[in-house]
Amino acid sequence: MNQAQKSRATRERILDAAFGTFSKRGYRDTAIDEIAAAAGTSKGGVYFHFPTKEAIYRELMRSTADRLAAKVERAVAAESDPIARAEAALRTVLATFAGHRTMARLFFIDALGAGRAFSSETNELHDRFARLIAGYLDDAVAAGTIPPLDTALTGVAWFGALNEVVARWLLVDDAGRLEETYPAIRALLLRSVGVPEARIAAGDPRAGSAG
Amino acid sequence: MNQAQKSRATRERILDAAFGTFSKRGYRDTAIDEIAAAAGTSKGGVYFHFPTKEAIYRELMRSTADRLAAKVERAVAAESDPIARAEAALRTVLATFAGHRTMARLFFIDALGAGRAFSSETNELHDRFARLIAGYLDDAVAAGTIPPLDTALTGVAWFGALNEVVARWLLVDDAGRLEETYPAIRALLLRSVGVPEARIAAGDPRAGSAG
DNA sequence: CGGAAAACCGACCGGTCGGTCGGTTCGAAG
DNA sequence: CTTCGAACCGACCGACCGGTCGGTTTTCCG
Repeated sequence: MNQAQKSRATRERILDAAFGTFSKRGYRDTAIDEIAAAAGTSKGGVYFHFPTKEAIYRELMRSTADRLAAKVERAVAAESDPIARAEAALRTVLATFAGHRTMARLFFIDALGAGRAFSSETNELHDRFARLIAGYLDDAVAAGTIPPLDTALTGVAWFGALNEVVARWLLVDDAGRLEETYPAIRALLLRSVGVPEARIAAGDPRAGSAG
Repeated sequence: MNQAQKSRATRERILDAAFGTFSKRGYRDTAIDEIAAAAGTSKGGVYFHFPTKEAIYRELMRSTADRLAAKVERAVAAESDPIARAEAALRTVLATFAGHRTMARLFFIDALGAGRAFSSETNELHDRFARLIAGYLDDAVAAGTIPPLDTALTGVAWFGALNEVVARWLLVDDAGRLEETYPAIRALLLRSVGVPEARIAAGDPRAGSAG
């Protein structure tokens, strides 16, 4: 392995280690020394690759958000009907968090825990996803699938509802599978924007088989 | 003013100061010295009245939550119809936060900012209000006002939606009045649990006068 | 007034932690 | 092999902050 490769590998190890430690202990309670130890390097090594602790956190949040947004957009692009799109997005988000519990922890629980310096960071992140949702809702309104409503506010509310459901799941020890909540959340969210009951029942996996 | 009164007054001043500083700068970023200065006393004075920094925070959170819960319960008790009760609760919460912006900040934004030690604290707080909502939803289901659904999950989702809407309002500088969002949130939440459109339109203050 | 106790003060301690820096290792180029 | 610089190391610095404690002021009461 040449120098450049080794350097990049170390950088990745640091990022991975930071991800794990931030997720487990939070931003403030994570010392650079811990990250360094977990990455099999030293504090000096960490500071060779990153200028500040904050930079590590930012890069982690950004890349994570990018990956998730891309995943959602890919899932959404595969559908054409507005409601189907919403369902695809919802399913993707839940499945992703379900499969990456620590990532979810970092994303939801710790975002605010990082202190004042990051509140704007977090704010933008929430805003980004709320706007993403609002955009899809606008499409649905334009297509006449749902009646006109305050899509910006609804985007915020939807995001908040999801946020809380995931956060709760993260904080409870004996939590079941996150995906199990899908039918209920799906119905709740769709109903909230005026999707007809018939349509909701039609897409419910439990329709006609359970009560 | 006698000794006991003065002592109690100082204690209150400390609590008020802590409230303000925690709201503005967060738990971790607030030093006891700052609280002392804002309260017109000294670090020693603070530690005469409280054993630890954490104790100040706990007392603040608890008393705030108690006051809000009592206010909501009072408002709810004045109504008998389940939907009217939900509306009263929603109105009370929004009005309270609207009138006490810094309090809302402490309640929503900083709860998680306090770090790992308080996550259980915050968890219980969220849980408490989610359960409160779920209880009212159970009543509504029992009364046949809304169809049966997962009230626990819905309570969590409602709380999350409100949480996010309030948080967003807090973080935006040029935010309008929080109460202005009431009609939209109300419609969103009521629809989400299957309240008939007619009933929603009937209670909407804008019904028949605006679009 | 005098003494005791409550209330208050602020210098100080101990520990933590982000960030620095002089030095060492090691791989690549000549 | 020599040289150079990227990569890495870890002792150390300086700032911060929660909590302590010996001492001082204020209030109460006899």
